[in-house]
Amino acid sequence: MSWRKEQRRAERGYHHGNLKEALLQAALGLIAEKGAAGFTFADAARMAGVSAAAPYRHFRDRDELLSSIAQRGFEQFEARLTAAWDDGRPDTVTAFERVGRAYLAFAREEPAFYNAMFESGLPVDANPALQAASERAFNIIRAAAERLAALAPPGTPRPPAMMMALHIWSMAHGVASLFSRGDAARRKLPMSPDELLEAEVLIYLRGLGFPTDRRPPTKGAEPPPVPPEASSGSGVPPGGPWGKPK
Amino acid sequence: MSWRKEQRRAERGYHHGNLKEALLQAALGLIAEKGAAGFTFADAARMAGVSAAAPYRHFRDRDELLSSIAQRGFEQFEARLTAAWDDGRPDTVTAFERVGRAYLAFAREEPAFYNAMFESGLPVDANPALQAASERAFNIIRAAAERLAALAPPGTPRPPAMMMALHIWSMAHGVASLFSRGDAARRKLPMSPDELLEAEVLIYLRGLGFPTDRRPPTKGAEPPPVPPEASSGSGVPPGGPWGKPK
DNA sequence: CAGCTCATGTAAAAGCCGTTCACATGAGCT
DNA sequence: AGCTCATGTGAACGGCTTTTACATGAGCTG
Repeated sequence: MSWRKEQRRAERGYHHGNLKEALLQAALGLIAEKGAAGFTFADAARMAGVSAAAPYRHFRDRDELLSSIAQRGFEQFEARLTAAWDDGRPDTVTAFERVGRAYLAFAREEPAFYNAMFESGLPVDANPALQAASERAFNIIRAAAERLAALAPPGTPRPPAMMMALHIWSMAHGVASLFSRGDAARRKLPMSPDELLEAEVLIYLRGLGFPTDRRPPTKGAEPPPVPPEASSGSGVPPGGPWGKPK
Repeated sequence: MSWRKEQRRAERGYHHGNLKEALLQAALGLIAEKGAAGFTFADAARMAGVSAAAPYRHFRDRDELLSSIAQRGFEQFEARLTAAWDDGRPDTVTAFERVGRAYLAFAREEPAFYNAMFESGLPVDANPALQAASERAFNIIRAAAERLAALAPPGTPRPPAMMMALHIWSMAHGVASLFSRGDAARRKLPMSPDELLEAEVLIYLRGLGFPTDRRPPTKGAEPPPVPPEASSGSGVPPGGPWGKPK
């Protein structure tokens, strides 16, 4: 029976009208299901109700579709990181940790995007637009690290913000790809990926000399470059970032 | 002209004699070249000089070949981590950092194995043997973390070794997959991946209260559980793990 | 050494995919 | 109404994976 195709044709006519978008959506679903490796150009076409050759009117080849998805992913990623950072409100450390959680949340909630962006093996630096989008996303982390570095307790050497940003990125990416996605998430862990990353970042920040004990956000705007949080002593908080064993 | 095939046939006879191994080697080369995604069963067969159907006498399907490579990779990985750890000699922190460098070195020098193990998207927990091999490798890091945790400076709470191990693993994997492999390595960084990871781990350890200033290994055996290195005060070392800006 | 057996290899074929090409359709403009 | 061009179709090519029936010859058995 091929009345299905006829039916669809009847519904939408010879021309689809919005095929490019439909293909992107279909691909997104397929990648979420079976990974970027298992995703098939022909499948996406089928899902959109067009012939296997139709997609070539909108994408040079399969890789270009993948790149488009990665690009879109980086844009949404940047948006979410920006929102999480919220320009460092209510205080830099709190906002910074929120960015970390946003990173994991994105990896968890948008597996298709994350896959296309970081796990599909497509050469990011081959596509200038893609590379630029990727850089814009990273720049959020970088800017946050910059602000954080400026808070370094007086007396200690100021850590290079770029290095901090790379460190944080590697932690977030490491946790996300090892523990927070697909079947890797089924590994039996003593804590959730979110908690794991939060503890990791807190310990790291403490290693840089930042005070990292929890406290309610201070009233009013944080006066840069030396907010009140930098004056709470640099001692090791009791209990540690990983909480107490229950 | 198909005398090539005839020639090979003449050289080795109808039966290859060591096809399984030849296929594994061929696949290893192909994966190193084009990644696990681009690797082709048929190509490996061609490279070994046999027909496309021959590999099915030794592997159920393409995935099983990949699994075999991943398995072998985990074994070599474990061996290298074990050698690097060297049972904590000459002192725990030094040995620990050596493990970190060994992790990166493996990712860099054995891209095919690393790819099959961590980036091929094959479900590690679907194959019990593979999962066991993976766990054995991780256990090296875990054991090292255990020893390190036991060195926690008195007075501070002892960090859970499992958590430390997961943290270190995520850092190493994050740095390796973001900065140390393929075209990602072409990203312009302020420092090498090795230096980046070393600084990251040192800062992290300092955040746990470990003294991390460089010093020549102490003469003689390290007396557990409180070696001399734990008695050098817990102050922040001047200069920091990232060295001075040149 | 003859003969048998079975692991190992081959050729052919089916079914899927990516990609290209000549051709069809119809939306929008003149 | 007629033209044009973006968009979609069907057919075809080559490559890949996997299966099946058949071929080969290494090694055992007597």
